[in-house]
Amino acid sequence: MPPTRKYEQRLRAKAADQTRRRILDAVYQCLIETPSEQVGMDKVAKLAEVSRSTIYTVFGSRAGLFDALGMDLLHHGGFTDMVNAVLQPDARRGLREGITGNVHMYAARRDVLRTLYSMAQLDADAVGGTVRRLEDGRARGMNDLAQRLHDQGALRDQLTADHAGHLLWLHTSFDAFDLLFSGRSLPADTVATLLADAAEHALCRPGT
Amino acid sequence: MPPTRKYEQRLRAKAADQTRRRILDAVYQCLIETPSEQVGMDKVAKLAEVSRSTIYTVFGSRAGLFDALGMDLLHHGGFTDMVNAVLQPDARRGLREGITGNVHMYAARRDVLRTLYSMAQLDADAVGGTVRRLEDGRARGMNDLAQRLHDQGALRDQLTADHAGHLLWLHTSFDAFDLLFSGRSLPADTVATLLADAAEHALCRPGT
DNA sequence: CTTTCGTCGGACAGTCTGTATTTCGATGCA
DNA sequence: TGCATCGAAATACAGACTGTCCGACGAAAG
Repeated sequence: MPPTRKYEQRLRAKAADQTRRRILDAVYQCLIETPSEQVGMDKVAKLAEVSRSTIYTVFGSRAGLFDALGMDLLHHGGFTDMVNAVLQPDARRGLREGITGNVHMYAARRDVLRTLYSMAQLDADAVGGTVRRLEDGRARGMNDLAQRLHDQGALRDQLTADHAGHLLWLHTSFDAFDLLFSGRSLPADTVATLLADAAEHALCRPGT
Repeated sequence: MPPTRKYEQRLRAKAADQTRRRILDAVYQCLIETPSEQVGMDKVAKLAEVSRSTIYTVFGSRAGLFDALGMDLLHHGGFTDMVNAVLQPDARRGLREGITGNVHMYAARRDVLRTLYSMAQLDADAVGGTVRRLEDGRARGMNDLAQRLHDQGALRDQLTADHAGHLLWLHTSFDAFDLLFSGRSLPADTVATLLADAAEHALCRPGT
């Protein structure tokens, strides 16, 4: 039956938000401190000083928890900054600055993103929705940038805007970053210049 | 106690190899038919028409099973062909042919490799050292190729052999392939030319 | 004071990996 | 033919994990 009395939340809602945040922070902590082990609800509950059942009432399921983590990253993780960096008038400068900004954002959250992306590929439902949202935004941004590079005459001859979009998609991906950052133990700065140079040579006409 | 009687295997060993193969084939089948779901020992056993306990006596553990799968890929999957394609005298031709051969090999085994690589990143022990062996071989091959490109004067000015090795590592990776193949729904041929062109422009001096 | 509801704690079912044990039956040897 | 061997089946079991349910407590809200 519906509640028989009106009820506005003030203090209780704030407290609830805090426990929600404590749980998410516990997940971050798990992923950063022991990235090799898989994150269990029991460990998260203990770290957050929260009952295990509370996680289920707040997030519904393990998938919901990681989905919320993705949303948290999306809103407070600097993903939008990357899109903005790309939007500046000079498309070719946007290319370089977009890639470098992107790389440093990836580097700051490497362990969390690694787990999230790998989970998304192994189990589409688990974190599927969030990662796809993240990547859809990047896809649109890179297609836009490719079109603007084309319009400004910065692209190599015989390279369509479509193909340029594909290559930008590759060069701004987390996997490309991590292949160099973790796979070759390179510092973030080196990865940034390596990727930016590679993208510029692959995309842009040699002049300038 | 040790066996009290000498015992040479003929038919029995052959039969044992066949069940071993049936189990591995069942894993392939799982990964190819339902790549989204995770592979459980029970499903593999049913597909292979084998008792679940048999899988454990043959492979020891789930990790051992996937490790064996990786070894199977390594020996019968065309990984060595890629290395050979790179070894031809003309390093620059080796670059193109290595990348295209690589891409088609990845495309033929996409679902299996996707699962294997993602598992390796989530849980280092899960697939044992197989993925690392695979990748170590590729790393050595790409470093060699980078050195030979350098020695033959094919590299752009101001690009060291080390940096060239990093970029080859990226352009011949499964992730780079899959970002374009699955992430952008491109046919393997397109992926191959896209990656080969990108690598050539990123690495080689513009002439020729 | 009463109602509401976030949180707790625990019990419980279901799934999965991994282990141990027993049994069956075909193969190999004398 | 008779006996030893060993691959495989079948099954029960322990342990870890996710997910559900329910009853209870206590602080905030009316």
